[in-house]
Amino acid sequence: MLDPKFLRNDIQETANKLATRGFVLDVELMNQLEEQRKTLQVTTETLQSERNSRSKEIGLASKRGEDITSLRLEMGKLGEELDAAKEQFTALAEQLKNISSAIPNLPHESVPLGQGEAGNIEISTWGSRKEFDFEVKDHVDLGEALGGLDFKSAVKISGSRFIVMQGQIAKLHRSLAQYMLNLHTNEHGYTEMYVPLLVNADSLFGTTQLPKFGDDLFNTKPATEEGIGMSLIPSAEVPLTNMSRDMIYDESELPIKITAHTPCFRSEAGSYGRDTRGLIRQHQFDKVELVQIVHPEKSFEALEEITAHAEQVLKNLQLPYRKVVLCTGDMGFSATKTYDLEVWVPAQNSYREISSCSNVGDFQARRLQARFRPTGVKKPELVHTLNGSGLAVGRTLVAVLENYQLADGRIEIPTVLQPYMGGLTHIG
RNA sequence: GGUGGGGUGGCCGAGUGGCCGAAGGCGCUCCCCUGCUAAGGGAGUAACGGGUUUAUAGCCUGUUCGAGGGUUCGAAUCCCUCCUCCACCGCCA
Repeated sequence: MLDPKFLRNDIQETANKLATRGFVLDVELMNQLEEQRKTLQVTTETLQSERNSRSKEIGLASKRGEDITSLRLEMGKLGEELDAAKEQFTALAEQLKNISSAIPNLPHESVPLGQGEAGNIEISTWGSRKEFDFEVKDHVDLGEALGGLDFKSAVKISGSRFIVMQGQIAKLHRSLAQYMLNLHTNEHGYTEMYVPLLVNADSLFGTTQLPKFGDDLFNTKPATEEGIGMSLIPSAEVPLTNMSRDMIYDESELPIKITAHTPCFRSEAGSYGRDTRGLIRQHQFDKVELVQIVHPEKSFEALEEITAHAEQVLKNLQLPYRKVVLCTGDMGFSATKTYDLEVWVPAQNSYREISSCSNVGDFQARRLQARFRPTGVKKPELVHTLNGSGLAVGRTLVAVLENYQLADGRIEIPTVLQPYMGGLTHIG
């Protein structure tokens, strides 16, 4: 949610900024609704004020033992007027809320202008791609040959875009998650969290999956009579960031740095035919998520930090990657600025996204009412929130399998993971 | 799942129809006192929104006592539904 003041006072400038990310704001409609809102709100509030003061008078009169029947009759009329005004106002307010809930965040000034993926800018690359003196296999062939990736069983059990892992590869997958979690908690100062995987609609609204992106979620059947069910989390960002909902922190408590390893569930609506082979795009995948709740002046610093934390995983695993800053047209709904980390995938001869780190600014905090009290100041202020993948575990497995493959189809185990694999140096 | 008791400001906790946005306490801010510290005295201190305004100052005003409905001229207070916490019972990994 943008600051409503932007939409009232600087609407043209706001519209211009939104246009850079391909969002068209109907300035004329907004102005018109806003004007209606103002007059309606003033009239209803005036009526309410009148009702309040006259009710008070009635109270006093009856206390004095006076007859109040005529006063009551007058109030009946006023009540009707008030109800009508209220009805109009709430309808309009809801319309305005629906519109503003669908408006994305404003990009930071340092974000490059651009329309799609092509507008993203490479910031840096790290590591050297291995020269293979044999024909590389992709992770599907490697994993199936080793008996560790079982797509057929997954289809039988659930459907496409699921995976069954077995044996050493299942263990490698687990080791990756363990390693990431240990790194972030031991070296990077995050507190490990265990969180619910099913969340309510309020949480989804808070982190902006709702109202716009409900189609991307898996929803449970209605849990209550009203039909409001819970949804499987698309990312641990949802439970982690919602920890701060309705909170007023002391300034000294910031920054809050938390992490969790969870499965993530995405319906992948609208991506039919893309990445249908392999583990790149699944309905269920594991991810270690990093979340920071910070002082508003520190959030861009924190973005650099959180990205560096994700990068450290790739460095320690010796996986070549590049860092990209997303352009205005390619950023997610709630981000002010996003870095993607893309790992080298030999069989595709390209870099693929393995982490996305965003500074969300106060956009989620406004919906969450997540605030802090600056020391010595009375008024609470909105915090800034950040999230980043550190990393997507399934895609990291893909990268390890492909980058560490040997000519005979065996897989070398990255040094840092060997202790997690009981000292094993190779799979196969 | 059953029975009973709760959900009130940053926190704790009073409050059963108007004088309650809400006693009291803690915390916090300012001032006084005091060799230092500790203790003590005084004043202030809810959030969010709207209007006016150069203003996140002031002034006017609305909403909010778990959520949503209802009764009433008027609801923290009465009624209904739901959520949630606690205790006991049942069940269960």
